[in-house]
Amino acid sequence: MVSEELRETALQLLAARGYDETTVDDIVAAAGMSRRTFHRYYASKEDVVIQLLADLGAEMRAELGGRPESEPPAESLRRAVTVAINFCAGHHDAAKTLAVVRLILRTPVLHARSLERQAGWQADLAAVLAARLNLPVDALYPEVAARLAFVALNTALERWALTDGEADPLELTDRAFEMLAPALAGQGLGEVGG
Amino acid sequence: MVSEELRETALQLLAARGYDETTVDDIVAAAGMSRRTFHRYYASKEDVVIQLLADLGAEMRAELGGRPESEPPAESLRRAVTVAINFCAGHHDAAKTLAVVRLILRTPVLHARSLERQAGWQADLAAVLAARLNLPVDALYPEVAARLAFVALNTALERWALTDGEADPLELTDRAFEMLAPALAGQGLGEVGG
DNA sequence: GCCTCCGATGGCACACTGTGTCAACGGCGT
DNA sequence: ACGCCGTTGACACAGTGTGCCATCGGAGGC
Repeated sequence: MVSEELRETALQLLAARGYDETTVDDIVAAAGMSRRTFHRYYASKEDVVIQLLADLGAEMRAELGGRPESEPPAESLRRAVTVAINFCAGHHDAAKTLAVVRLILRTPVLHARSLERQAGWQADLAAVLAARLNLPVDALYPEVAARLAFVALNTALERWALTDGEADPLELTDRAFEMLAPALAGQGLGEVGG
Repeated sequence: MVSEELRETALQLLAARGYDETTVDDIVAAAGMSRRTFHRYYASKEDVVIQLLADLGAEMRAELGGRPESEPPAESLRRAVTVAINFCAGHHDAAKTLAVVRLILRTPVLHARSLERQAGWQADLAAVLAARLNLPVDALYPEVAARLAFVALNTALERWALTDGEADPLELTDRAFEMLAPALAGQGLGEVGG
């Protein structure tokens, strides 16, 4: 597949030379293709990296939506985050994913983009929660709870990347969720939940 | 001041026509200057908007650092976030700031950039907390707690912008912090605090 | 008063990104 | 063999951001 070879070449060069120091022309030259072809598969240089996480949001949303309604939101959210962690750290080749995560975290443009992606996913999760629990429209709980899930996710992922994959991301996630549990259990100070 | 006139013209055009639909050439033409001069004051089109929040991080950091060490972290963080809220909603002309916040939230590039800025501030606050409480090096509390502050801030700001400034951002912040209080009080499940 | 120095500005050229348009190539079935 | 169609590459263009240099104008020294 052309897009895969392009992505492979890109990731290798970006990780080796650094993001800003690598031009799209460098990438397509190394892959033996034209810049026009590159942009047929990837909207921008950022996209080659960010698109790797494309399905992550949908998977988290699906996991959250698939959890039983009777389950406490804290547990449903923890499962959704676990899906993300497994996607990153357990999927196929953890070392490769680690390299990508580190590239994103150390490259401001990529970090910015990935955070914005997360903001979209967070809104999705909040919508699922809001539909499940029927709270007053002005309740902050769904939005805050969804954000807390990403607090746990990002804390775990950053620590994982910072320790070169030494720390166990699932254990980190669980520790973070233990800490957040009381806030997630509150459901906005006595408002009625599902 | 040249930079101020440039910024004023830019904000007006960006808010009116939209970010992507406005070129730097449009801005400098409206301000009667050259593109070269624009880039002497602002590194990029994003910068004209994002630079408005430049001092926010430092102010939050200063407020947090200035709180008494004996104060519970939850309260210190709430004060730091209050500084940010007042900066946005109470500073001078709330309507103008509201327009900027809305512009940022509805423009992906700007939203991404502002989130990345926040990530930096969050790390700063976490460092302050880590220095204050002496926890084990692998403790997640400082990092998580600092993130929670921004969860509250963003939830309040987005709700504020979404309601066209109707909702009181300070009240929203307090409600969010009430919800997060139990997690912030925990200090990582029995680890010793300052 | 004139000259020099210096900061601010503008013009130009350049590298890079991203998009639209079109021509060329190559497999495929008829 | 022919035409069809999807893939590719070539070119041109708009937009961004930077380096370099010429220019202008004011402040201060002579």
